[in-house]
Amino acid sequence: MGPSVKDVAALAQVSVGTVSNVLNRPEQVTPEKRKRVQAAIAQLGFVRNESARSLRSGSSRSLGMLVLDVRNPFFTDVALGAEDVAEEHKHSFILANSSEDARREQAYLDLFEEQRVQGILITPVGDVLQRLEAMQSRGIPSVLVDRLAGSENFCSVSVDDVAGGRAAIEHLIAGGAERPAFVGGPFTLQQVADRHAGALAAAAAAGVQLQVFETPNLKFERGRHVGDLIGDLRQSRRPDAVFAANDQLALGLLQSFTANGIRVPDDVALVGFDDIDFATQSSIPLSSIGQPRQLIGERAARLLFDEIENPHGHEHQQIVFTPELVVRESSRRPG
Amino acid sequence: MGPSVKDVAALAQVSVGTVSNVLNRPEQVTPEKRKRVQAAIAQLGFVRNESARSLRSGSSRSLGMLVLDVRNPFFTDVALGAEDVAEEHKHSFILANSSEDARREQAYLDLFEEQRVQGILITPVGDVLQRLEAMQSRGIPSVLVDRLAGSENFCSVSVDDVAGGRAAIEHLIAGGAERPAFVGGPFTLQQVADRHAGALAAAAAAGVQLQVFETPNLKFERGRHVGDLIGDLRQSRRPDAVFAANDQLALGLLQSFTANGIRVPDDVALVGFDDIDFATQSSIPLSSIGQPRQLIGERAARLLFDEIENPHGHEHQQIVFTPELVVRESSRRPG
DNA sequence: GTTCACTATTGAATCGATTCATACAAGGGA
DNA sequence: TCCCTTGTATGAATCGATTCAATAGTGAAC
Repeated sequence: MGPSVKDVAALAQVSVGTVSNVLNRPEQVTPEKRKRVQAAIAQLGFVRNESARSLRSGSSRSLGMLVLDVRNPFFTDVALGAEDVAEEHKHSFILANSSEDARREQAYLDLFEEQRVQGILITPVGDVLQRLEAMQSRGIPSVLVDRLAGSENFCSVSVDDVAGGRAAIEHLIAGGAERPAFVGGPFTLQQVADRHAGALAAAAAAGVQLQVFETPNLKFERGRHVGDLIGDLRQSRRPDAVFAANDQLALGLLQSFTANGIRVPDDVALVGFDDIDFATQSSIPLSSIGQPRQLIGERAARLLFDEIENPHGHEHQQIVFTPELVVRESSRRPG
Repeated sequence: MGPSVKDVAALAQVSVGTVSNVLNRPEQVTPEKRKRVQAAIAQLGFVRNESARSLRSGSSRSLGMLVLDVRNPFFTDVALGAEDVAEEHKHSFILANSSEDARREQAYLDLFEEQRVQGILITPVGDVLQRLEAMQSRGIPSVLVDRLAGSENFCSVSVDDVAGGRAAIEHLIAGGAERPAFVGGPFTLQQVADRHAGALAAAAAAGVQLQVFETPNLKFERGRHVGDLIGDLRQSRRPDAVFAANDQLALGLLQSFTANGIRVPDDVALVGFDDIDFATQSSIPLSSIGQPRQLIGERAARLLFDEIENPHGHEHQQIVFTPELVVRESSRRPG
């Protein structure tokens, strides 16, 4: 097809070895020949064939990242952070989307293996740890993202959801809440269970009862639904503060409250989780527990490169970020 | 490193050619040998080396997609649609992000060339059409996404922004607006210019004056800023309906109006553009002009595969979708 | 029994960049 | 002058899957 190193070599009247040197170790080549080769490359429109390079070297200069859901801004932000690091290391970055489907997850892992990626960043869906260990032993390491590695065999970067839940409820109680509530589910999701556990602990420490509204998922509609339920409660039994397990839910609650004339934060204070962009942008800006999303991706990628570049000296680490409360209108109270 | 076809062939006691046949044309191999080879593959944990395959065949089974901004839900949705089609064709899908930076765009095109992707889906930032034509002539076709191909040399899939702008203003006027306004900018962005042109045409057709508030970008903060300006106007000069060039701006306007006690839609009706998820989810659900995002990606990918599979018979097409108005609370009026 | 048609299998050649042992040249020191 | 070092350049061998011309094997037809 296109021109190859041979063609370049012929035109520049040097050997293929010299062309390769110009491409990879230009300082080892006489300026004069270097110029000749570069001129030939430009003239022919030569583009290095990455397949040939990686066939010879045994691995492609690329990272694979497999996320649960590209439509979720959390993951795109994490990916952005990781991509920057990959670029620093002159690696290409393949972003794939398992859509929370274990079959797709397997298919993409197959693909990554065939492509001989140098390493993988993954938010696991199915039961893939064994497979990841096998791949690791074949020289393809991985780092778990947004999930604490149960095993000692991986690095992971995650967030302390218990601390986040605790901070939310402490903040609401400090603002005067006497009947706080938690909204979220299902509790089979580790994140939800942890956030709930933190909330419960904070309430208990303050000697306050925590109402719980369990939801089947974390979507907007569920939030609106629970908001309607709360709106129907007698004033005396109605929570005066709500911590929602994520911002989508919180926005649903907010929409319902607004529609039903329940004032936020005066009647009900509200805190979400994730601090997505739209938390700032809702008509009443939403307080939320923020996670350092880009930083999560960045640290994960750095850990991965550490393992890639130094497979034996490398020690697995579990990085756990503590999320931070961002206070906005929805929970700001005079008291 | 890992086992190769040779190792598999040795273990299964067949030739490498037969192993290759099992992998690529299993029906041409005797069931007995096929089983032996498959057993050997399983036993050795053989994984096909994609680099070797594509070196031999001259191209990798993959598509590249280069978007303006992965953080924008519009593009992730388009990407999702395209990815599905790529998966159908058993191609892998490399999603890259130019972040509206012409230098990054060039770098990723370099990468795609080196990887010998079979085709490219791109939302161009800089002045890349010439380069894309050159790549096309070297056998790597591309399809322009969200941008009408100026030249006849490409397929493109885009949206009729003029029609969208027209629909927005027609709807507002039909709802009783007498002093409609357009908010958006910069007009150097084709999309913005088109939406504005449509709005202007509709207003003229109805014999109504259109106020214009030009903004330096399409971000939330700008919307809030213009919202504050509008709030400061005397009642008699204040627009009674606003069409914002995208939903981010519209949400900014909405937040400002809410904060300043301007009722939506009673005092000011509001329509955005893009119909992002959060349009439904704001406290007052936002009317918006919706684009078939996944479908855009899907059609673009199909055009690309048509050109890949049939480079000579292929005829370039410009697909233009007409966007649709979705009416919600923010512009619903008794009249 | 010979020829023809057809299928299943083989293995050397191939893709293109990189590597590395080897060769060569130029200069410095003795 | 000879030897050694240092700096460059060379090109055959290599990575692993695929291809394809050649060959072996099978059975049908005459």
